[in-house]
Amino acid sequence: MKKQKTTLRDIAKAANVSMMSVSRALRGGVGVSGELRTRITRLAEELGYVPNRLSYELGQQKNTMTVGVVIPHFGNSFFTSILQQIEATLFTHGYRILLACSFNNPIKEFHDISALLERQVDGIIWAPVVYDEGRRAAELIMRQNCPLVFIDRKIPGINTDSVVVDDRHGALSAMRHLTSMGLRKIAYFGARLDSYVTQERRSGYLAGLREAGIEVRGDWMFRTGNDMIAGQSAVAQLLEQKEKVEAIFCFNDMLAVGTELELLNRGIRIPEDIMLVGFGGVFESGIVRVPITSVHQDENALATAAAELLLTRMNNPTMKLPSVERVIPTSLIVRESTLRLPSAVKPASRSIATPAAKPAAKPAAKPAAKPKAKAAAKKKSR
Amino acid sequence: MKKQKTTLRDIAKAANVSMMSVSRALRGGVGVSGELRTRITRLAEELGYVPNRLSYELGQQKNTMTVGVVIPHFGNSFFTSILQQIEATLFTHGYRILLACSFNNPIKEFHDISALLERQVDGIIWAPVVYDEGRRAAELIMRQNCPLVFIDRKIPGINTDSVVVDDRHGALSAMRHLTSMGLRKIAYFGARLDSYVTQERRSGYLAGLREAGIEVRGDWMFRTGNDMIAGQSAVAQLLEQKEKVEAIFCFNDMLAVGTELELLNRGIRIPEDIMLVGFGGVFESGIVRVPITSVHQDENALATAAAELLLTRMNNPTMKLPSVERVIPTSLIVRESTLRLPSAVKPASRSIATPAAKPAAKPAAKPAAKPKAKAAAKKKSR
DNA sequence: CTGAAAGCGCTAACAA
DNA sequence: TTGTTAGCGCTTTCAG
Repeated sequence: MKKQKTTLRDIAKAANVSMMSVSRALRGGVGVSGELRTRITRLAEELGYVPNRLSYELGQQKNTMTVGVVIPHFGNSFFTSILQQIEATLFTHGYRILLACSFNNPIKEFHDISALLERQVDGIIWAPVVYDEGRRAAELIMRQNCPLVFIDRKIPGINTDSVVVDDRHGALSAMRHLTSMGLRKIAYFGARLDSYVTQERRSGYLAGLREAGIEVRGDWMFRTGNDMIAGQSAVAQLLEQKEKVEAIFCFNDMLAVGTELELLNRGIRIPEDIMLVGFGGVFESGIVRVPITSVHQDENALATAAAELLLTRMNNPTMKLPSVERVIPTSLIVRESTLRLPSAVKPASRSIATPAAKPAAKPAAKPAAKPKAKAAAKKKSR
Repeated sequence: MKKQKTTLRDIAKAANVSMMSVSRALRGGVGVSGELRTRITRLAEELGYVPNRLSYELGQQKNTMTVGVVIPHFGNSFFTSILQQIEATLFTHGYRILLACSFNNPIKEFHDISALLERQVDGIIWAPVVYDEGRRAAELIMRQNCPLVFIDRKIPGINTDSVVVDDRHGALSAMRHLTSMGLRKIAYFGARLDSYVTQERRSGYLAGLREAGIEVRGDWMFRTGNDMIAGQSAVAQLLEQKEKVEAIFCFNDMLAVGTELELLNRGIRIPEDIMLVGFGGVFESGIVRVPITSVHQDENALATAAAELLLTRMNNPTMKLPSVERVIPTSLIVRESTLRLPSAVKPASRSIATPAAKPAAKPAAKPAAKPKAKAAAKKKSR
């Protein structure tokens, strides 16, 4: 049952020297005669020696050079882009990623975090599922003096670094885009879970209505799921109502994509009959039949910022730096789904590099097709 | 600089007992008086004790309960779905994932694998970038007696378990679908890298031509990239030629999506002017303007099979089981992009649950909208 | 330039 | 029921 890996001892025995000489020879070789060094090196090569970083860490109380990343799911390219960027950034600093996917399950999330701590990660980047359940896990992390950075979402009351998107303002800018065109009947397809992000975006929606002097209608606010399929049922619910809405603001892009498919499927035209806005700026929103206007969030900026904050903490473990919150701005990508058409004629063309984007009417909504296009261009496949 | 985590010793000191008692009390508590156990447990809780799994592994030569996963990129949902499924499957068996993304870079790939081995992973699941460069890394793994399972791609000559897709036959079935409709001018947009997958699919394309008695035309085989943007330039190259093709078979879905966008952008109609087939059955291929016919591969089956093979190996470390290759069958999802239309009228509707799919003309091409639809339904978002 | 001793956190094996 | 000893693989410290 025992593993039979070659250790320093094995090499030492084979070379008839002490373990120390082998150890020295194998890294740098300072304080070892050249002859011995080459001999040891070759021997290690032959025996397929791989140093055991765990024992190194244990002996020297050094870093494991491993950081834990906890994300809620892999459903669209948002978190996977983040994950990829975190991996890339931390790799250049020699760190590896211990991955955990909570699947929006706070129980698993807690287990995940315990497991990361048991494995002595040097730091954790975490997008928590929901407010309250995560607090226990967060406190556990903090007690270990393990650097923690929240990404995209955070848990209030936990005093640590975080990188979030300007969700509220992003949602508001989307609403302004709609109301500035004179729309007043705007439905909201929201997410069921009660998270940081959920609250912020809903609050942006409400603020948008308030600004435009529009009364809030509870029957136009739907607590849906947040995936493609959820759009389907949400549309069904919406259409049961007598009064027709002019636009739908979706909590996120995949929901918006599902909503679009269902609307089109029912013969409802976009944007002629109803306008559609998503949130995320995920590339999927740009490739559908009617490209969807969306609040773009820069995943790479998010991920890079989080990684850098974590690196700073890990490099200064004793220093008690005040915790910072980095807010990544959003930008509205205006596409066909909210295009005010002169007649019923649809624009014929669009390209990958420049998705049919048009400046929004209000200054609050900065048009930004560029980042989106770039993101799309990078999408690879097997 | 030292980490100040609470250890068994700390608790022992605080409780005025030996470390062993603490150790015993904390797990199970067999052989410890109830009184002491509760006292210790409470103390551990107070001090925020988290066991150090690394030292446990070191002392007992037990498993780290960590497996390494190496994938080439996160560009579309293919590998991310696989990753998610692997995480989920292994989690139920208590394993964690140490993630590495090679970014199609064999150099990084080698570093990644070394790092995994140094961290004493119990096993590795790996989708290698290319044939030759990976061999060194593969041999390193094998020498450590570290269980290795190839997924989606493999390195010839390395004797270990693997799970692959029936790439060649999948490509062939797509070709049969096209040729059975009488098409003879079929271009191939292929990937530049020289990998297992590349070769298999190209070989399926060629076999399809051969079967139908069509002569291979080198000028219709393009060595493109494999992402959305690559479709753009490939289309440009294709259109430079005088003779028009009737269909394009794309190496993968993201390439096909990019190709579609570019074709539509140039006013070329799909499927009227040109038909389009992708490979992967990734959900992105189903949400575009003209849903794309694609060879579906079941990512979950792939991932689950790989995880299970690895688990078997890890549970029987000494047993010299013969290495197995599991081939996951593909199925053709026929969608609008290859729909033979009676006139120039397009079908108006499609839904999420049942993407406009039609049985292919030949038996070789099993229509399979179901798996696709299910996959799409699960797609989530923040 | 080389080696011996001690210890990182934890637990199996043996005392007491 | 409790405690002691030894050792996992490696490195730092101090001797030779």
